[in-house]
Amino acid sequence: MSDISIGKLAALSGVKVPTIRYYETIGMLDAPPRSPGGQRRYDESHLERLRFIRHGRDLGFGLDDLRALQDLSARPDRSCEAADGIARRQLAEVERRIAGLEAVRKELIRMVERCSHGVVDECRVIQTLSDHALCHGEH
Amino acid sequence: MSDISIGKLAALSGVKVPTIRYYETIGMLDAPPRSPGGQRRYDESHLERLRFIRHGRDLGFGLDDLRALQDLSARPDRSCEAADGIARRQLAEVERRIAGLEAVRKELIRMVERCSHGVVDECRVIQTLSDHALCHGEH
DNA sequence: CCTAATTCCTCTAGCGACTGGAGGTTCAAG
DNA sequence: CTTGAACCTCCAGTCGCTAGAGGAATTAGG
Repeated sequence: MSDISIGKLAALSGVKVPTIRYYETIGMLDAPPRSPGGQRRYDESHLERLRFIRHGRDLGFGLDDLRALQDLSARPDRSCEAADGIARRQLAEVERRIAGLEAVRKELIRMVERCSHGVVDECRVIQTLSDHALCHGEH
Repeated sequence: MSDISIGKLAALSGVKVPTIRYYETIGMLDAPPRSPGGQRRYDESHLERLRFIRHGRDLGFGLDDLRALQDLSARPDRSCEAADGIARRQLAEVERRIAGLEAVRKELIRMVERCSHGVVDECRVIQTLSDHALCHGEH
């Protein structure tokens, strides 16, 4: 099952065509062989790699982290400490972001609930933005 | 309390100096008068506006939304429906992001907990990234 | 009043991770 | 063999900043 065109690879991986080419230019994905006319022809290994990247991106990993994880998976005999560390860092980062967004969410709810639906002059939304002192928590 | 230099304005507002200049170039903040030597001299109104922007940014609003909200606050007699709508949209977006990050968080916890701290070949972190089927939820 | 340190100026380029368009070529189905 | 879809490269734009070079203005101390 070789000879996959870039369009098919996109459909199989869920990664858009221009993004696949972008990954090639930045060295995230090996440049595949070309057809006689110069078009990219992928195989299963590219599909696998691309799915790895896609999955990692969905989990919020940066491309640099994925490069590192990729390199690690190519050395199956090494300790997985490094991989574990990257994942733990990512988890901490995600939790930090959730906490921040929760604070923001509370503040937005307060803003929206107190809006009197009158004129701008009495609008809580605008007032709250103008004066941080009206907020409860800090964000 | 006029004649605020850009550095003081930065200190007072919590917005960095290059960011203030950037806001001026994209029309988020009015260009202030200049000193004889050509340096920017701000006043209280700039500080107020900048705090408004900063607060809005902290709450995750885009600059376009803040421009719209700014325009609304300049017309205090208008209905605040538009402002309310923008805030509600932002709230919905924040809740969407939180939900996404919660799913990611669960998946990362599963990954990290199942890591056997052995070699890469048996590492759950790498395995999970390689094979989406090992995941519980969809993200 | 003079000097030295600090702050300010403009301009340009870069970040991350793509996304889109123009203008042209190749491929695959009928 | 024709036609239309998919492909190619190159360049520019997105968002919201951030950083650096190279030079001018300001301010605090002596």
